[in-house]
Amino acid sequence: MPELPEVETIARGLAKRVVGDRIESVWIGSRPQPLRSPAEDIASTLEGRRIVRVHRTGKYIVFDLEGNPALRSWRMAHKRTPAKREAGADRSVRRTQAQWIVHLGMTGRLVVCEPAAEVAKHTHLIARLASGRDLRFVDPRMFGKISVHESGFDPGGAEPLEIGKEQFLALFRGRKTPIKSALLNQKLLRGVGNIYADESLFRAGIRPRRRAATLTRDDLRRLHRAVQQVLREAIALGGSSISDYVDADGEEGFFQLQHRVYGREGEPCLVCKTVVKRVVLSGRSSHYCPRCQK
DNA sequence: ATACCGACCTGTCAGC
DNA sequence: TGCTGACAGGTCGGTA
Repeated sequence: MPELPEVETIARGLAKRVVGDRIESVWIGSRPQPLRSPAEDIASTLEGRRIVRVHRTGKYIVFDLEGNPALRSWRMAHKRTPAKREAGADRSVRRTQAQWIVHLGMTGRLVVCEPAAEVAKHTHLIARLASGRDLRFVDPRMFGKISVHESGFDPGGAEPLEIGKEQFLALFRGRKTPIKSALLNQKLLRGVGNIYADESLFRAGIRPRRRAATLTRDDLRRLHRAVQQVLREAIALGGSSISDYVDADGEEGFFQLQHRVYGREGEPCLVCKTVVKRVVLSGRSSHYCPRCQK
């Protein structure tokens, strides 16, 4: 479902609602597909911890967690000598921190609701919060992923909104793959998906099938600017709502109204009126204007 | 090392 | 009213 702007919007919405809250207990469903850590690790990592921050990295939502009553009582039970305490000080601080990582895949949603609310079909995890609400993970297609980490989760790739011009150029230099495939490669750039790749290429005037290595410095400079513009505008509008995407407050985004090529096959280009084309590239629909994009 | 392609899932919608 | 096939915002792992 979501790409960087949608995930950013969702993470911001969740931050408003759950930061400062504590996870009291966790229920995990029986489908193993969404779990990227063992269910018992997920439960024991979340339970008793406080959510201190919710943010996005690439297309991942990251919950920074702190504190764990189970460990605190373990420390009380194992009184240490001053020397030992000093040696272990760093480690014990780190021990109380953890991260809960959620990737929404195509259809994943994180819902904050009353515990009495009906449990939607395809609910895979329910976290009961100290404030008396539920945080639920729902995902019909189960392409989403849930895992826990000690800290410092890093999916690799560069953040498209932070990367500088020169680094951006270097990512694509010498690559024979179509530029669209390179944009979708999360190991290069993290967070760009099918919609924003198409929209960025349109704004930069580059056809999706152009080999990355054939792009000039100027092409890549325009692409760098286009990617950042498109993502920033989309975040400002709360993302693109296609079919059923809504943010944490149940609000739809509005960037779909700004799509210039995505989903507009057969319609006139908004710049030159040429009919927008759709081709399949590495299994994904790619939309472009044959006149505006070279 | 790189680059395609199907697999992984369920739901929806168009066409017959 | 069904049935079938195409398609969907994303990764993975196998194979060429």
